[in-house]
Amino acid sequence: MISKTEFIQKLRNSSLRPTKQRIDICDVLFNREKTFHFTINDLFNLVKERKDQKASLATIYNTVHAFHKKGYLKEIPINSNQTYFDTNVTDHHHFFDVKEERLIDLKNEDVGPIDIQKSIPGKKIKSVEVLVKLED
Amino acid sequence: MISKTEFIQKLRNSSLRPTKQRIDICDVLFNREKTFHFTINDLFNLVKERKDQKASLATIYNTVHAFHKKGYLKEIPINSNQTYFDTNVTDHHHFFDVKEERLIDLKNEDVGPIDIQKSIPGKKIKSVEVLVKLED
DNA sequence: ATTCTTCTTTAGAATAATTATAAAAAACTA
DNA sequence: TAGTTTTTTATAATTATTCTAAAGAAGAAT
Ligand SMILES: [Mn+2]
Ligand SMILES: [Mn+2]
Ligand SMILES: [Zn+2]
Ligand SMILES: [Zn+2]
Repeated sequence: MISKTEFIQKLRNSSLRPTKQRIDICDVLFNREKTFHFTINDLFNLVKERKDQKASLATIYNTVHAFHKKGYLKEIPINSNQTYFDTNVTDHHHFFDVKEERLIDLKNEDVGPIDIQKSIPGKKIKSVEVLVKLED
Repeated sequence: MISKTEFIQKLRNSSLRPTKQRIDICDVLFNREKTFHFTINDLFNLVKERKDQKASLATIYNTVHAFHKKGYLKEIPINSNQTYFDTNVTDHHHFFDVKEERLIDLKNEDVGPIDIQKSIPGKKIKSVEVLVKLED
């Protein structure tokens, strides 16, 4: 359970002013047991449900991108019309349940080591991500 | 070099009427040495450049989705605002050059075999795809 | 060939996600 | 407190994609 004060600290350290909206968004995003995969709309609705505070859709977009830029959120490429974000910013892989449109974390040990035996001159590898699509 | 007649045959066999537009799109897409990664807009412009024939944007969308449904094109999930398609419909992986926004095929032998050591009850694996992001 | 039926193309409207704008509000500084 | 900067917000704009419905083309039947 991360306290409000801790969020304020973290925001300040990131040169982001600790506004009510941002603190609330932090609480929704980071006070969780498990990693959280969400779309902008998911987050908007979760924040809206809380009686104490609301944030406009624009603020959700702004904040998610601010957090993403600071490295507190990760963007997940899935074949969908909406962008997914992930509170787990470590390098890891995913199941994607196509029917339920749901992302599930795969630990690195659930997927063997992947070594890429090809290289492109002048380019280096930034990330290696596996997406495993699931069907019924 | 695939002939017009062959495209007509293939379209007919797929219960798609061989229209001028579709034949032209086939020519742009499938008369290539290498696999072709493209967005709807890329294709629209390539077809437009040809003096002999033009196709509306709506037709490009319609045709790409018809071909996709028939299994002649593959959709590639990358973190972008546009959907990418691929004329290589076999199971394979990709490099994605983030700066140049370009996809490059990886052969299966360029990536070791990937075995997923986790399963979700009631679900089976549909596909396993690796996306390797490249930076300078 | 002529007519009929079905499919396809197309322009333009509609939708949906995202980004931009700019004024009011909140946070910070002096 | 007053001044400065950042943030929020409503709203407009943009962009990719899908929908609609009328005109055109293709195929089948006559
Ligand atoms: Mn994850
Ligand atoms: Mn490919
Ligand atoms: Zn972002
Ligand atoms: Zn499709």
